[in-house]
Amino acid sequence: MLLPLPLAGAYDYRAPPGMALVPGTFVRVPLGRREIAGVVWDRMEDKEGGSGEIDAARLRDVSEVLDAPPMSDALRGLIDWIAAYTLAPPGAVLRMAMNVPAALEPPRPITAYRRAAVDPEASDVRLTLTRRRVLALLADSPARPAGEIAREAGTGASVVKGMAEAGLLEAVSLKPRADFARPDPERVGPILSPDQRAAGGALRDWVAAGCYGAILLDGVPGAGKTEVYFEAIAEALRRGRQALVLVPEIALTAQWLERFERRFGVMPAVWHSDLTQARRRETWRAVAEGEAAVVVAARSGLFLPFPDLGAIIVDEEHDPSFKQEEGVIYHARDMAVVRAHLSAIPIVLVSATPSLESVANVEAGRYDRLHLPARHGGAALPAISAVDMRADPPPRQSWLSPTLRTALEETFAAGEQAMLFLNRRGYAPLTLCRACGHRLQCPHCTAWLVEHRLTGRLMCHHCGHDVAFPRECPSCGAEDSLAACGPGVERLAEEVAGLWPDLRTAVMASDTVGGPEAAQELVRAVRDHEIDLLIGTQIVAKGHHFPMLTLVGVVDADLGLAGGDLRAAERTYQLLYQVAGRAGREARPGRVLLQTYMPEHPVLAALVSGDRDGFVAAEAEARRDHGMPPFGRLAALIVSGPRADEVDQVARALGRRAPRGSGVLVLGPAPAPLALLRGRHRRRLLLKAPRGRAVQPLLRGWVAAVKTPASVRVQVDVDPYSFL
DNA sequence: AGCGGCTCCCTT
DNA sequence: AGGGAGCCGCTC
Repeated sequence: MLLPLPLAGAYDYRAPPGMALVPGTFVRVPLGRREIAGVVWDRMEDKEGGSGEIDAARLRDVSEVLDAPPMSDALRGLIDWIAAYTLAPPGAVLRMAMNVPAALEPPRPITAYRRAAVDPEASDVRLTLTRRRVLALLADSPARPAGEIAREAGTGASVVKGMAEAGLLEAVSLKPRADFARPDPERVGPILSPDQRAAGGALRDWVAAGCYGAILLDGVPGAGKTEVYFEAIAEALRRGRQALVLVPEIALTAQWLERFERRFGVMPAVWHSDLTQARRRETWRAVAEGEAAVVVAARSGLFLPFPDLGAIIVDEEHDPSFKQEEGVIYHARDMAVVRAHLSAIPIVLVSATPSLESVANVEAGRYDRLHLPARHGGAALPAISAVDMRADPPPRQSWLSPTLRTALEETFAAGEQAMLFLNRRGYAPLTLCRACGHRLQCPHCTAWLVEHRLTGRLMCHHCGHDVAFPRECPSCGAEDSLAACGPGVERLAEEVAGLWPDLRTAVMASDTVGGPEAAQELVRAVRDHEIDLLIGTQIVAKGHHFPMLTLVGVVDADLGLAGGDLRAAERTYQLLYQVAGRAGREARPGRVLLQTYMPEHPVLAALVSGDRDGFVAAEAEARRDHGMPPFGRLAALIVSGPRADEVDQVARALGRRAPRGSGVLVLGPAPAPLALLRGRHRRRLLLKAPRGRAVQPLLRGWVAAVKTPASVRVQVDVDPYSFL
């Protein structure tokens, strides 16, 4: 029995006589003095060896079988696989698959109300105006929930309940209604180009074959990759199977959902961490019962209990947010490939800027590749050029070079739209005291506090520490001495407002859009040209289609290139290429200006020349030379705790016990770049090994060899993406 | 993850 | 002696 707790392994229970249990059955079992839900993992008689088994006298009975379809072999296999790969306790992985406590409770019927079979006029209840409105509303409508009735009748739910007590209305139980209509694969979608048809046909064949295969769908932004992989989904639907689409950030898929609806007639099910409890439950159950046929999900959707998955799509497969950095540390794209393998189904990895990992897998013959070379409808790719900030500097305390200003003016004069991209939230990333030089730092993290002028606060973007902007320097007490250093999107908006006071400008950052609806509204306003200039962080980089947007200005193209991050160049290329792809998506040609102090840098040179493949090849060669991923393997240990001395002690002990030999190399311990994060001191060790080497046995022995006090945590990050 | 059991130290 | 806060270890 596997329980959704970070225990070392599965626990044994006895099935009471007559209770039918198969692997995958959801059950409730006693644990200590409480009861919790778990999953039958394997049968006693199937387990090999008698050793390690628990004393029969301690076995307890399974309490009950829960009303949910059993978890598929493929999902159980995936959970075991991820646990073994990431060194997480299997129960911790299972928890991600059953993080919907209410889903296993018997469905709570919804109480609804309809008119009772009495003549209201004849009753002795006084018929107030409100009550009459309620009765009129229900005159010839089916039973409805009290909240709904109250809202439409302009009253409170208590009035409805009161009427039921008085006998005017009758309460009935409704089965919670599920609105997961099946998408229709036979609807006529948009007309596809020959390239799209060919690629779509290939995907259809993969799904029809019903066997494992990984396909990289690679095509420039605007080439219509989405419509192509819709054909894979359509084929899964035709075969009565389900499909899963993983996307990096769910909040901004309104346009994606519209495209889906246009193709399939209905909305797909949506899965992400911000769903309400009730919605979560409904969706989880609808997936488990096979009713939700297509799910678009953030990375946690990987653990949904599909009984019959027919295809997986990972859109924007290069996106770093697929890497979960907390708790069980896993890469959703890679684990999706594992799930596809275990389910014997195809998986489509989609990107305009594929990860080096996927490119290497294509080259090694492990993945197939489908290529869409041109934009759909013949729109040209935008012309990208670099603005050398050394030769063309902006005025003091300003961040837009004369070249970019001119380009913006030309764009507005032509009645077109522009976007300024700066991947920095807030007003200024650093505040310092002009009197004493003090820099305002987070008390819990190795990070500067970011000024947010709109809210008048200083915030730490790592831990959420949030204080009012001080009137005087906290160090020397000088008044009015605090100076903002560097720009964030808010400050950029200020500069723009000074230059063009009448311009319709909007700022879009994760902290300025108040939720998915507001974001959707803003996107609509931009699309309908109610906005001339959109200033945004990376949330504007992907997925949007703005027909009148013809100029993209990247305010600081060098921003991601600093620091020794393994993937800094790759990531910056991907992000800037993605942002550039927002320009000129329809008839009007687009242009992109990259402000940089190092136009000769390979990333910028490749963006300007459009030589993506050359850049990727050079980057791959450098990685190969250094034995770095995807040609070598990395694993990181992160040692953290509230006390620096204890953390150091454990880190040094790990350093002494480092595995060595046969191409294995351990670097560190070293203070993490974020040496203090949320009040915890952090040290890192990095293990490097040849690609063919399984690092898990090494890591397991290594971590087990060092005793750690309870306050110190050693996290294992296999295939690290973040080196903070 | 809970939950009990334990220690430690402060209160009275 | 009484008793609450933090730490540890166990749960089939």
